[in-house]
Amino acid sequence: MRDTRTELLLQAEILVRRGGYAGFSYADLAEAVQIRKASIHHHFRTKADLAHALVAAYDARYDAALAGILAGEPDAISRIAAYGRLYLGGVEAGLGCLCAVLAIEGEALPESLRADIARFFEKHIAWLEAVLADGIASGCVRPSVKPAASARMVVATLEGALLMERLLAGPMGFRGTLDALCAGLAPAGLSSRGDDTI
Amino acid sequence: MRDTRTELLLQAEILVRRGGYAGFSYADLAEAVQIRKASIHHHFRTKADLAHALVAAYDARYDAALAGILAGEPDAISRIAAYGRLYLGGVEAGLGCLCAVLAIEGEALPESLRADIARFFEKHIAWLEAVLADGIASGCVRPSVKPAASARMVVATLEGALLMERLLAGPMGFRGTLDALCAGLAPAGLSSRGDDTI
DNA sequence: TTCTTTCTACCAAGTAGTAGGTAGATTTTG
DNA sequence: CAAAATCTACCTACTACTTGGTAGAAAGAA
Repeated sequence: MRDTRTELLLQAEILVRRGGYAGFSYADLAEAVQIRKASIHHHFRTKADLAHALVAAYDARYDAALAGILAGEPDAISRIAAYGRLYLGGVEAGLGCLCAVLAIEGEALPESLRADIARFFEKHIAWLEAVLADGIASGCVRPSVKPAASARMVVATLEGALLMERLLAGPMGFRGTLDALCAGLAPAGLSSRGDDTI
Repeated sequence: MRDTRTELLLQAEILVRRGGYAGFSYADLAEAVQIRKASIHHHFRTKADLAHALVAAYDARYDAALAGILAGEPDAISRIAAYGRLYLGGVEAGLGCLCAVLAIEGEALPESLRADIARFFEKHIAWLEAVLADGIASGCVRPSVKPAASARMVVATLEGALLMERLLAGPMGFRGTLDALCAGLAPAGLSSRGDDTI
């Protein structure tokens, strides 16, 4: 037994993250899933509906991951490092962040989708802000860090690094940026990972 | 007298930065420039040719701006702040970075274009690396900063912030991230801009 | 004249989406 | 229970329109 709807979401996500929303067609997706193009419309009436479902599923997966990090990582810096490692899978697979890809096509997208994407980012920012504030209180984050501004910066840095290192240095380049980011948040003289490669 | 080729480049850049490469068509561009669609092919034989010309012009503009910053700004931190302000125009106009937009559509793009974009990013990274190394030598950048890794991080952060704040908080959000970025590079206890708004 | 630029009028291929039908499972009803 | 109605999942075949690109004529400029 094969869950076609799930398979459609899986393949569509790959296609979008690889080439953008405008860059893939129902024909491409039909070929990837091996059903006729018209059958996709049975599961997702319009392309915009599909995109909504894509973002919802992606968002839910991140929700679970964020909760897992809070449970599994004790301090703020290791939580942020773990958060950064969520993006690493994308770099390794050569796939951009779904929401970044969609955000870039902005004006060409249905308005309601843009709202979904904005909510995605805002949720991450709020989560990081809490993690940072907590880290400052417990002393493992430099006290001069402003949680609200730095939370935005963390998401921006990771999204940018994923975007860029997918083309350039790949996982190695991404890891370097993640380390530099964490080092900039930790108290002076306390480097979390000892990579002395330049 | 009207330079059609220049006008085409101008409008095409706006269209791409607004909605992506796949997201705009020769028909859209024809309407923006008020000539027939077929006439565009006289100036740019194919869409890929147009994209190449777009990146070349964009790259040249940045070259000039980078040289101007070196000439006009004395220290590393103010140079990086000025570099960051180059992106601000995009946030204000609601336009993404041309190369970021193209980078995201990766697989759907002509291979040669991807090489152009990679070179664009690498040039910026090299420039920032030199600025940072110089800043460390002269003491205005924290000595624990690793120029190579931090240069990548600076580009990533600004590209990410442009991508994200175009949807979210706009110029204000971007400026916050730029300040946090600079604060993280400057020696401890030395905040360049005194915005105490959390 | 000759070269450049723009035009009208196409084209083949691709786009999302629709119409209408079929096979089979599930539910409802007598 | 069995017959009838409904639903799910998919199909073929199509529509209306857009895509990048071409051919060749007409208009401008040197």
